[in-house]
Amino acid sequence: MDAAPLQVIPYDRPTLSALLRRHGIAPTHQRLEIARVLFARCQHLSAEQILHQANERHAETSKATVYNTLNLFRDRGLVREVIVDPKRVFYDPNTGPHHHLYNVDTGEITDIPADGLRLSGLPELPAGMVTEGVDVIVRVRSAGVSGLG
Amino acid sequence: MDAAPLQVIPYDRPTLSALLRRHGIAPTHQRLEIARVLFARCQHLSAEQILHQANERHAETSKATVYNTLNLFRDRGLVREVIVDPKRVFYDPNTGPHHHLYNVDTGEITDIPADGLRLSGLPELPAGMVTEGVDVIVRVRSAGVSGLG
DNA sequence: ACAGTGAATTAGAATGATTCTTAATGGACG
DNA sequence: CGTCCATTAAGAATCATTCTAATTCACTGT
Ligand SMILES: [Mn+2]
Ligand SMILES: [Mn+2]
Ligand SMILES: [Zn+2]
Ligand SMILES: [Zn+2]
Repeated sequence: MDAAPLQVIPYDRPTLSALLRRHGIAPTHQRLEIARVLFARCQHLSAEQILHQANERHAETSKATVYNTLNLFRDRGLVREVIVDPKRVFYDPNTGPHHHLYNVDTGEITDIPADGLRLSGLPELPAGMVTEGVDVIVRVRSAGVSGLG
Repeated sequence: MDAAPLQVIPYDRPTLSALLRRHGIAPTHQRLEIARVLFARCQHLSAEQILHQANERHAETSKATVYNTLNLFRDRGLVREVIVDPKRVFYDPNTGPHHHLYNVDTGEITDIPADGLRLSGLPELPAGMVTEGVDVIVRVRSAGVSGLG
């Protein structure tokens, strides 16, 4: 049983604490700060971006802790990774089923809700395989920008 | 007009030479060797794997050339990149529309033909955006391997 | 308040894929 | 042969991420 995907909750300290605890994560100051960055606006951020936003007021969280914490959050199912750019991983606080629009020019990632999107005709899995997830990535670019020379 | 997606062609030197030339690429020894590795079996290989396979008989291609050549092939539309693993890029000699099954345990990538797969209900693109492609990635794992602790 | 304890944090080194710099090589052609 | 320009390639650099090892922290029990 997973926590139902909460969308618009007040992300104050007590709420975030409860969220972490529900996922078996001890709510430390740094972890709460990182969780706040991720859940406040429901964005898709890289570790570097999260590090900067977490340290906007006072520098109090190290780069190592950001990576440790993101891996912990991922392992506990609090966030998911979005793999669209070979250069860096993005972290998505929305773990519910949904897909992504990726602007290859700007690097911007936008959610595509899973309802309304129908995909059928997937081949049967080879025996002994279990589906972990299906990712749909729509790659777009700003019109007028030629991809070739 | 792009070359029609040829599937089963005899990948001898003259054929590969013509293929490269059709894409505006001068067919050098190293490039032909790399093309042979990619097109012989229609696999999804990383740069490292391609380097090794290219140098199986005689070591004659450097790592730098493998990366240069793969980027050249990609820019000229000879191959496409497959982004499923944050650790490395895979190169796909099949540039026709198709999707991928990714075994997160073994790292194996399998093609899913595009026909037979129907996806509908994609949201309209914001104005000034052009779709570059739609990737569907089915992530699977070998049954019995728990992703959690 | 204070020591003890295990978990969390962190600075900095290490790793590894990829790119960059720059110099050597090589084929085409006169 | 010698010139010319593309190609190749060794090794340095970059950069995201992980690892190591040591410090700090939050609690607990006194
Ligand atoms: Mn990771
Ligand atoms: Mn690349
Ligand atoms: Zn998302
Ligand atoms: Zn493929």
